[in-house]
Amino acid sequence: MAGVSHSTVSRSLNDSPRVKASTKEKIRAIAEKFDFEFNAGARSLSTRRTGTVGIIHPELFHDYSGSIFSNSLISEIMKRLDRAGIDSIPVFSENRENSSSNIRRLTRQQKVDAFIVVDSLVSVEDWKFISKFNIPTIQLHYKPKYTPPVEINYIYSDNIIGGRLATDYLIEHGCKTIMCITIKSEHPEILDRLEGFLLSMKQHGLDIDKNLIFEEECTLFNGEKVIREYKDKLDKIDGIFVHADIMALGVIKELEAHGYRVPEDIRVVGYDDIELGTYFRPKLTTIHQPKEYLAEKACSKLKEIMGYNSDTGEILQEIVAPYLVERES
Amino acid sequence: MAGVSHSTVSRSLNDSPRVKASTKEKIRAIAEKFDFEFNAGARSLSTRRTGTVGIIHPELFHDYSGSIFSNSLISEIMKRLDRAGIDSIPVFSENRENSSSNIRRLTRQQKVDAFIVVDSLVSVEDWKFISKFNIPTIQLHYKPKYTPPVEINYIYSDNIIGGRLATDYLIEHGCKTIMCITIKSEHPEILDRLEGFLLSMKQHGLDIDKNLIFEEECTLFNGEKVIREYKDKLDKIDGIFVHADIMALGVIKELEAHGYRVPEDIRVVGYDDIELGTYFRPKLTTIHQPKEYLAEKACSKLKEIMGYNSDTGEILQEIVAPYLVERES
DNA sequence: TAAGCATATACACACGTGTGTATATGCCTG
DNA sequence: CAGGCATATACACACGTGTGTATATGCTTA
Repeated sequence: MAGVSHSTVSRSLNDSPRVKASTKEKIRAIAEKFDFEFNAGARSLSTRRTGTVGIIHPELFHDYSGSIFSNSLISEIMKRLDRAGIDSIPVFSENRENSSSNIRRLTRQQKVDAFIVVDSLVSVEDWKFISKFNIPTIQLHYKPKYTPPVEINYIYSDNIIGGRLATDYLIEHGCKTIMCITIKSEHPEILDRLEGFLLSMKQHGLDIDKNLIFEEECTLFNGEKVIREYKDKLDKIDGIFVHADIMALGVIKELEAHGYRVPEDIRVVGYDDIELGTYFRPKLTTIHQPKEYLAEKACSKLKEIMGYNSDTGEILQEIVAPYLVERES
Repeated sequence: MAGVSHSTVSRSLNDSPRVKASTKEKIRAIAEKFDFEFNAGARSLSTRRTGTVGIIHPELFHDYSGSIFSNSLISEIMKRLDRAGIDSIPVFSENRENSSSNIRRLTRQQKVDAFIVVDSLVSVEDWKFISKFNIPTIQLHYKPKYTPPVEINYIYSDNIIGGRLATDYLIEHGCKTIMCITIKSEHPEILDRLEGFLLSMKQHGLDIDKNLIFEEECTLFNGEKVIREYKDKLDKIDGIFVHADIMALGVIKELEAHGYRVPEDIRVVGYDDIELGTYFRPKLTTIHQPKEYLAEKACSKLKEIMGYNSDTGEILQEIVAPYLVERES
């Protein structure tokens, strides 16, 4: 239609200096008028680039479970990618043993340029697979349990520090006998929160009572359950560190149902700083993880990798510190 | 490596009858050993198929707002697609006026085989755009506000019926003066819920007091807010129909804070049947929308369209009825 | 005025796959 | 034993884009 060869069209729309400005303009106008854009498949065949990234998460968008925080983090990421014109394909990694998993399929089919891994339990086999195909990867939010065979980009927040901050806060506000409700999970960051708790207790010279450490699947209901089952001995404790806000809400609810005031009788600190925690009274005191920062860093590194930003060539390896948000609990 | 031409490889892995069984087997073994799979870009170039679907939603995965239900619905969809080996690309449709939106980009680039639209506010221009490029579409969960220029597949639940069911229930349980808290939103299904409310009231011969109809953005906090601002007149009412569970939770919380018992003094019915509603006491009575059914129907139609199932050729046009779940509120 | 040079565009090949057509192989039958 | 037929595989082109190389055009300068 413009009376030029397809290569000139290609160069025009890709803004090559080898095409005269007036020609470019003419071609662009025609392309816009007819809603022409390069075919993604053909382009990826020729350039080895897809403009698509896979986002690996064990259990995507399950509402009201322990994955609330990682979901909102993924949401942040997707929004940013969406705005940058990068497409994201969510990949469920529940099915660990399956060697024909979608992680591997996407890799083999070369359907994504990179992976963002929001999952700490990717197997060594899967890591090897991904690295064999040279797909760049950013480990986000979680610390990997199984060490990848090659150096990868990562950014996550330090859960040991988080555990310490929460416990330090309780102790500094006069708590002497602290219950700890942790999460039944293989994810190592949960163990880190517990480790932070133990470290802080030791450092302050407090005894650790194993009977005060509970482990439950992460739901609001299980927060209630722990308190209900412990209700006859609640007088003994004066602080609770709950490893997830959603459980902490259940804990507070049940404490109040048994006549205990929060924070006057028993102080409660949660973890994650989910939005819901600010809707209830007392507002939840909790550990905040810098969601926007994590998302922003991961996305800008990703853009580098995918050729949208200029590549600094530096590998991203950062562990960020969470901080405590003091509210009312 | 197998000593055959690439066309024989193609036919073998695509299970064509034109290749000898033993040859197929040999080629498959080699492919598996070397983790070979066809390049997605090349394949889509040749077949005009991508194996990818775009999922359009105005505000993806925003936690604890009014989109909880649609998020969990999308989650259901993605899980099913993931298991079928179909990749999904979430597309945010917040930016309505932007003609260079990602909806259009994906369409122009021919990067998806179909769209699932979980959004009632897609513009006529965007509909025209999608249909111009012949991208099959399934409208899901929401009723479109702007009529698409061509017949499309749809499945959603009837919000007028839902509104009636909720109101009928309140009236049949003795409520005479019913407050209605609706959602500030352009989405037509919200108006439908209100219409159902009005219809039921009229049918039972009850007066409609405009001062008892409140409209708020859908957050838990705003549920509390309405009650707090109305607290001096709460004696007048005996039932509340809240158009979203998350607000209803705030409503109940605040009612109890002012000394009203639910359901003895004031009955409350919500909408959506979110998981969180079962964690609080009294457990929320609410309108259930058949999430799994919607997801399953949409996915199986999608598979037909994309050539995974045999195509019945029938257009999917179904409006399903929600039902009331009686719990404790 | 013709040679030299810079600039703008066309040509041709490559990317990896699917598929219609042609060819090679092997078997059966008259 | 040759011809015919069925079966198995190779060949070649198309899909749409990017890019190195060749060519055409226009301008400058000796």
